Amino acid sequence: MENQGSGGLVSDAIGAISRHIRDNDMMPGDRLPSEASLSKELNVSRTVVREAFRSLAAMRIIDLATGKRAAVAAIDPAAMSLMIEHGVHTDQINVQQIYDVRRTIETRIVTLAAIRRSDTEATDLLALAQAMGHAVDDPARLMELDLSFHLLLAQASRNPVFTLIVGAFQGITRQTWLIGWKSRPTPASRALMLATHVDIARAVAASDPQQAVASMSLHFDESVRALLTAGLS
Amino acid sequence: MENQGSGGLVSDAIGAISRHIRDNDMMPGDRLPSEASLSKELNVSRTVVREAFRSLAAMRIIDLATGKRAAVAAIDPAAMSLMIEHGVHTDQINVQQIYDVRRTIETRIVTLAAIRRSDTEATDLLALAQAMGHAVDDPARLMELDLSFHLLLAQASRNPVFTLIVGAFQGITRQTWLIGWKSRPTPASRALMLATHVDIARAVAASDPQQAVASMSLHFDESVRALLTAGLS
DNA sequence: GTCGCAAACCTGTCATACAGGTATAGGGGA
DNA sequence: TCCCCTATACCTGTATGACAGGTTTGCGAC
Repeated sequence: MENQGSGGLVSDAIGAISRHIRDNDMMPGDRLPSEASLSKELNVSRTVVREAFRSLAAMRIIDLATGKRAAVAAIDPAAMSLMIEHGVHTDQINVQQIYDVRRTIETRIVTLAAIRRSDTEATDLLALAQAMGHAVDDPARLMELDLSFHLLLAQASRNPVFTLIVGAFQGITRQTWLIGWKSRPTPASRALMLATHVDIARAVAASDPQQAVASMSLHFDESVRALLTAGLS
Repeated sequence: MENQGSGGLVSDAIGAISRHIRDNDMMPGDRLPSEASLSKELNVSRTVVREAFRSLAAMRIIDLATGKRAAVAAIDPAAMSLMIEHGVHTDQINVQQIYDVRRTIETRIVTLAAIRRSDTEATDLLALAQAMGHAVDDPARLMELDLSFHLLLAQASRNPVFTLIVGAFQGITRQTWLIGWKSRPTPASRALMLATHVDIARAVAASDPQQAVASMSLHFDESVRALLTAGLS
């Protein structure tokens, strides 16, 4: 039935499955046909359908699980995160460039968050910032709290695309965060970094976008300075 | 040899191949081992290696081609573009949210471009903006010129992450651009949209970041208004 | 009507086979 | 000696069949 898509049978199958999702207005959680039935419908072997499924799963467009049928997936930054990591490891992207993008994005995020945050988010944000202060001696935990803080901030912006992009940077951040932390060796420099997070949380809680932007700006000035000190190209 | 990765043999293989790329400092264009040799090295069937390859290829981390060995890929927004399209089609993202992100990103891009653009880019940008003026009666061509304009602008920012993100939005933009265009029915509204692009190009060519930001801001005000007129949620 | 179990279904992995594209070594010609 | 060209070995794309193990479903017993 299908035979036009030039890119090979697997590409065609990927297209057909994507179209199937779109044309049937499938929503996250909805289940796709089985490999066998798709293979019959598209006149290709199960091998081809499986490779198409794997491709879509790699992009987090569908979820695969043993025994269960493939399901439409919710948006997820994991795949983007891997792509960014790959770009950095192959010297196509450097960490400073990521920080410039993060600063741009998160400056907007913090403005939106100050306006649109829920009360729960305001509370949680403050709690995270304060928990960071109690984890100064546990860098691994501190890093995760930092990541959660920025992710929650993104969620408070009420724009899932911002959340997606912030999430996409978390993979590479996990691999470089410690370098930045080590380049803040004095208690004073570390306290400054922690205080900045509290300032951001307070400004968001106070629904004060301008103060929030100012604090976020300080945060990135300080982070980029730490990165440069560490010599991270 | 490997047996710990819980997520199944294919996930393990993906991890092993990624690690192989990283540990050997492979650069875009470098070729990976053949499926057969990897399958022997990892003690899995060729099926598993192939599915791992397909997954990495879906994320544009490697390139596959018939007969040739897999190669490390250059960074490419195509995969992200598909993910964004999926998010929109499944109502997890709406077009206005994308425009808010684009405005944020492109405001920064235009600042950087005004500072860092090469002379060739300045010339090409102006040429594109003017070509748009000559394509008013050919929406499909006009759209492609518009997309190229914004992509070239991103390249002129000298930050590949911005280029990547702008590229990631092009897929969904191709599917919604015409709607926005149709909601600018009068010659005056259309002329305004075209003039704005020329203004941006001129400001970048003049290395005037402030004027460039002002024009870009106008461009997005106008675009979002058009989108709202069209009722795009 | 509900609980539990067995059968049907589905995915994960393997082995094998073959068609067709790619790369390479080695021979033939200049 | 050097270059071109071809035969061959290598590699990927696709198909088929098989089986282990997880999941769903429907039937039967209580």
